[in-house]
Amino acid sequence: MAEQRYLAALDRVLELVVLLNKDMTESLAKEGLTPSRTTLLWLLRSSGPSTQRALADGLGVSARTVTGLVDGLEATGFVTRQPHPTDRRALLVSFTEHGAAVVADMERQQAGFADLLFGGMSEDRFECLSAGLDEIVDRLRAVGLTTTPGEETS
Amino acid sequence: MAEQRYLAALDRVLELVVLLNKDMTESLAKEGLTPSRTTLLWLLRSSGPSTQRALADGLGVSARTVTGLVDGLEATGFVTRQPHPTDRRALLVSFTEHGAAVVADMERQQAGFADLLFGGMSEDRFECLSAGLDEIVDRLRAVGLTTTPGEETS
DNA sequence: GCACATAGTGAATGTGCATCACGATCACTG
DNA sequence: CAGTGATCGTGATGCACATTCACTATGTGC
Repeated sequence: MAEQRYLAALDRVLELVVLLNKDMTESLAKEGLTPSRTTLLWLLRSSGPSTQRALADGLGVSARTVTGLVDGLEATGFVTRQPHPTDRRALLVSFTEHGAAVVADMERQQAGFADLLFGGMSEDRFECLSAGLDEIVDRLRAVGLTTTPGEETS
Repeated sequence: MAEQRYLAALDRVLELVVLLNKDMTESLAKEGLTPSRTTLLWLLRSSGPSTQRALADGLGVSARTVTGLVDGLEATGFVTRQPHPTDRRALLVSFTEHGAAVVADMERQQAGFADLLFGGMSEDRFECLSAGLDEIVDRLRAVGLTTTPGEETS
């Protein structure tokens, strides 16, 4: 059923996965960040100041884990914990100036990376590649895979 | 410099990375395997019985890490350690019958997965997608990223 | 005002990975 | 045939992550 070229293409995709993971992880480490902490930072950027509970849900991870991640990020000066204005149980996690600067820089790096991957690619090639990626992602979603772990399907 | 659509495409790729990681990890877990242990199994399949040193180099991890991975795989009956025929320092890691069967099954699953991703895709679409992926991987390699961590470039 | 849910954390576990120190070998060289 | 140095695997440790369980301090609904 599965053809040879499909397997070859899958190999390519898998290799891409490995390569990307490696690159991101390494460049992150140079800023004194670990993958998980960075993911949290990234989420914080798109969510704005959040409670740890919200971060835990957004990351698809337990509350306890977030406590640890924020501990680290706080100790290294990326974020701060502040009392929640209305809920005295909760804490609001926000960027420090340094944290915000680093995240902004990461965004710039990401743009550069996108340029490295696709820059100067022929119009046709890019268009088709992009559409192909869309289709693959769609197919995965159709089978029940989601980026946000969230709820049970069973 | 980096255009909007490039960023969008990168997002798609990153999402694909996350999705793939998730799917593989989960289906692996059901067999009682972790990602690292599975990677070792996979390498072992293409290398044949190997010393732990060889596995460590192939995986790009420390020798100590392989000790731990093999410990786990041995305890759960996937592989066995046997004395090396000529080098009394070394140990040869080989599949048990069960281990070999599981890996063979994973290969079948992989084929099915490839079919899920690409099966029934229009000829043009697939051709172009495949070529695009090739180009991206090539570009990454050109910048110094390699699947086999191996040697220092600096 | 009381019962129950919720936010965050301490303690204990488990996995993956690394480095350092070591014992056992191998391999080469004088 | 030493003697030296590299190599194989592993014990001891330590760090990053992630989990579950137990517990405190708070919210909330009736």
